[in-house]
Amino acid sequence: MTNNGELNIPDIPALSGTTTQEYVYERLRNAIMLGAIEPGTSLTMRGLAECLGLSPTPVREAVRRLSSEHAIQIKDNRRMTVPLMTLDRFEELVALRVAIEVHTAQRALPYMSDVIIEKLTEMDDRMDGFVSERDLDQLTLLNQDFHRTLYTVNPAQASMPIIESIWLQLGPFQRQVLTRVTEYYEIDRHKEILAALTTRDATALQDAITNDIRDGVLKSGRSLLADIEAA
Amino acid sequence: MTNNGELNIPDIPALSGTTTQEYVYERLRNAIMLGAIEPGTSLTMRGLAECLGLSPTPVREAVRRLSSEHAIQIKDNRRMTVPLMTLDRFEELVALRVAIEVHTAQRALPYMSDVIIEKLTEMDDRMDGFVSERDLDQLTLLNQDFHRTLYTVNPAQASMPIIESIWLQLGPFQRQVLTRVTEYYEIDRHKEILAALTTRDATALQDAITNDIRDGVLKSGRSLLADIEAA
DNA sequence: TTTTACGAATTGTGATATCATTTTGTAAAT
DNA sequence: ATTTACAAAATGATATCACAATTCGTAAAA
Repeated sequence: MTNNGELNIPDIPALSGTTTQEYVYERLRNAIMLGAIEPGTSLTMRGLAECLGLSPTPVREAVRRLSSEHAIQIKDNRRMTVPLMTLDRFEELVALRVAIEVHTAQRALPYMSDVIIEKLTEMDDRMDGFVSERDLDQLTLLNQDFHRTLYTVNPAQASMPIIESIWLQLGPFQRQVLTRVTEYYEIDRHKEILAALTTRDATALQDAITNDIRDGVLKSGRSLLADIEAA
Repeated sequence: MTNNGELNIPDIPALSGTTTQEYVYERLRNAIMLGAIEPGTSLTMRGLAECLGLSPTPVREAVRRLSSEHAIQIKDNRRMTVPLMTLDRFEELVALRVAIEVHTAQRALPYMSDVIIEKLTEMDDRMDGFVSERDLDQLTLLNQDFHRTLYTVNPAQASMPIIESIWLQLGPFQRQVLTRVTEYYEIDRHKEILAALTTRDATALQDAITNDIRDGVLKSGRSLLADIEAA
């Protein structure tokens, strides 16, 4: 076996009435997103299957879906890894996130209601709590929930799956950045987003979303990657 | 068995050195994109497997990848279909296409070279031929090649897979539209794109890409869907 | 003619078996 | 010490098997 011995995939509540394949997919996805699988670590189908106590069949299906989303890279030497980030790729992904999320927020704006704004405000308050507790997992998940709630007010929206896939590609690296950043101090751009939503101001919303994404970990990410790639 | 008897999945050249699963994926993808599988038709895993002369295992993996990309809808009654288009969804997908492709084109512009422009011009000329021959399959494929070639000049670009997935979601319906449109007359927006590339004019490029996508089948698509949903 | 009931056939899912290929561990040779 | 050689172990891929759940066809009942 490979180094799967050290592998620890956080468990998640077994969603009832669904398939094993779906469960594996969700669990691996969660693990990748939260950085529980260090990028670069060698994985094998059978290793994962054994680690999860399952046969290789559902594992392979889940892994292939994840590799279709570029969350897992299947190499030619019968190994798979969560891909390591590069500076160029990082810049592209962040720019893409801005483009798509701004577009999606604009399209959600006409469907915005006071009830939803209230709900978003509530989420933002809860996030403040996690920031002070330095609970990165809960912070990440709730931040995603905030954005997801905003975008899916538009019932016909088709971009949410795409946005999720970009989050998944950025997730592991963001986590690497966050754990290296001692001073985690986020200017709260969510307040700006909420203000723009309240006044139904499309331009202000565009700026707020852009700032929120860029502020996140762009600068720290850049400097970390510059260091890595200089070596 | 279901109505798989009438099912005809166009064959594609067997890509050597690859897996059966990958071959099935490419073949189904091609069939969906070109409208060979009528949206709404009931499909089963085993039916497809038998139709392709394979065991269900690689078929299931390919189908699941396609369903992750929303190209196939897995229903709860043990059937799958290529999803039918709705007006709302159509509007969303086209708007999303514009947003992402404009963004990607902008990011490709700095990498543009005369050699590539020459290659794109050549492709556009070949497309003119297919237009007059009314060869929809070749036209669709070459049009995609044109856009793909443009966007992938940026070597670090991360949006191509996303764009491909949107094409795949629009493909079946676009085909339905095209076959119903007797007068297929496309104002050649590619020439505008080429002009904008030559002068390295970002704003003109934005407009040209937008027009190209909107002109495609947006109006015909809208009216067809309005008719369908009125019934 | 329409509805209901029920057994046979079909289906999706996941575990297992098999096979060719690749990797890995070890020892001999340089 | 480093490289080379090679057998043993492990891996990915696909077909097949087993099973529970669902669908479908047919016939009885209304």
